[in-house]
Amino acid sequence: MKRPPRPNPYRDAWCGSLTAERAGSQARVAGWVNRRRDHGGLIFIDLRDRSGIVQLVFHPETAPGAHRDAHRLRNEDVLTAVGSIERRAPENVNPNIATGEIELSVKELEILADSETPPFPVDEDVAVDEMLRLRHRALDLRRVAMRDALEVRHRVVATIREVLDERDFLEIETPFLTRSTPEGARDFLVPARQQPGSFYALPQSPQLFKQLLMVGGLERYFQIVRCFRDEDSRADRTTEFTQLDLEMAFVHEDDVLETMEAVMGAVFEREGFEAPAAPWPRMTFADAVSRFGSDRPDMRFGMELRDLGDPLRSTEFKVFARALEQGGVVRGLNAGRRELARSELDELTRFAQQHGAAGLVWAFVQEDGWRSPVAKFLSPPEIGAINELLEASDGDLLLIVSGDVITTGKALGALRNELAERFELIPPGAHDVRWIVQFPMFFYNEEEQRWEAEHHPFTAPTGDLSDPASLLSRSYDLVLDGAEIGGGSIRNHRADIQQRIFQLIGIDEAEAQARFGFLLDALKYGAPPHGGIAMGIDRIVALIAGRENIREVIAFPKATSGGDPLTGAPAPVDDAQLKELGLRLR
RNA sequence: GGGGGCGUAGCUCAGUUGGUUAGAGCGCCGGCCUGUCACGCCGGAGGUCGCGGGUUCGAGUCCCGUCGCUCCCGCCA
Repeated sequence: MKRPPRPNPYRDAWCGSLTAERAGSQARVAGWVNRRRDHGGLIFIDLRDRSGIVQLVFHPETAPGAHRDAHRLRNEDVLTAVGSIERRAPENVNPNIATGEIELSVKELEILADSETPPFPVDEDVAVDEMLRLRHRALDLRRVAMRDALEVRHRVVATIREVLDERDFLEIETPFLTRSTPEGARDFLVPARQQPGSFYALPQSPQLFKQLLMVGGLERYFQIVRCFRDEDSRADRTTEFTQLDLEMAFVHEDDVLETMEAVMGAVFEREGFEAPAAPWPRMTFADAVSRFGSDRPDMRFGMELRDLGDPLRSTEFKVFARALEQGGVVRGLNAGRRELARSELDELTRFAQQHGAAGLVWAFVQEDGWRSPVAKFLSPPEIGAINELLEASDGDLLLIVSGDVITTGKALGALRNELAERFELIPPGAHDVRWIVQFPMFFYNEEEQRWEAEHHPFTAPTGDLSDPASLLSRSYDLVLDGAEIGGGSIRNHRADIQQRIFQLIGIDEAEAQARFGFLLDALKYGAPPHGGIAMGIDRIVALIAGRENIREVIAFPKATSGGDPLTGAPAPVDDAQLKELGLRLR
């Protein structure tokens, strides 16, 4: 706490601020009963407010009234108490709490509110079913872990605002009731009362608006903003999430990246998060995918992927031969010296299959060859060449996947992360931060037989527009410990190029006008070159606070998927409401 | 949409090959207790084993269905 509370009849000090320097003085504190220890004679109460815990002691002789009332106290009761701060005898000091050298000897006690017995422990850090925690969110928020996470979150956001203010950014709000933004996920829709049958889309990002702000000459914009995507959630992904969104005019990649390095560098420093100092290394998309099978590689451990195609060109082993004939690849990694049971290898195989691989070839390297189900299908020179490519030595476990290049990379990339977790390959406290740059501009959607934008269609391409497959985009992602925490691009500000891009991805004039008309119009009136980035606040806070699940760093994590204030369960709409909106249920 | 896991006391969990009256720790209630801080000691209450059906002499345990939660794939950066 930065300063004491303004004195009033409830309190004049924070519980956590009562330290030895204040011994001998009077204090009034207020808060919740964290725990009671009633000895019949002496009664001890651990009183909790946001600042921490202080021990209240009730003496039967010196304050009989307060002592009598204190017998009634139960966990989570709310009280205010006044008394003298007394230094504890040395043998009674509690080194586990900040206020452990003193205690408040209470003269007067007032119970402000009773609490029923809480449905789960508030005073200790046990894992409790999430639904129960959501149903009793107020109680859950009292737990130290939630308070700490929300404090980290606040400081992260405060630091971002400070740094960007120093750098002349303006914080500007953009609308929530709007039209579909070009991010590619499913939109959350809100029916429009005034135009029955029409819908607002909640923004997947403020993309169009921030570009408009750049054309509008605001030069440097940012916003800590809620975004909505109607897709299934994950441990690191919710339907509704918070981004730091920023955009700058007259910039190149270096300007945006340097700004973000300043912002995130300050965040890491203030939180004591020991990430490497900026500037952070940049790795191309192509490099990341070929070496790690992922565009967000976790580089806190090695185990790089290797291409094994060359020595297998004329192999007898049909699985590999077929993959290579069909233009696919054979790739593998060296999992190091391991001893795994058959059941564990089967598990890894299932894991690879779940991630798209047709199968998984495993081999233990031995002096005289391989111990592997496929050893008999491969010639000694082939095995020798693979060993060499994977830098294998005796006892190493080699894992190999074949198939088309994308699936194979994904499966091995996922496998690599899985192995790191299983074998605890990530050194505790190690962190890696890097940029991934030069993403492909488009990828070809085989099912729908058309090109799609890798980032979004306003990203500026580099290369020859007549050869879509060769185009790279001027985009960049920031990756922290194998998690993508942000991404952005330099935007295309030229109308003719934009037109060509829309053509390639199958957006005709009319559709472009309908979806992005107001931005396209604005671009006609002298748009500055501009670019920006969006950073996922929830994930950043989770990584800093060391939480696996981002719901652990959000005060009301499910509240806003459109439904129940606490659980997020959607609520039925009544007929009268539907009628007014010009809607009916199927 | 698909796959895995879970659902037993208020909480966290155990429950053997299907076999007597379903257990533990914490919490809760009552009593005792003046230096505890995960206070201690004594006593007590508390269960539709998520729900429905089936197999069986007998089901917390096996089978089918269903609901909820969760992780993952798809989807989404």
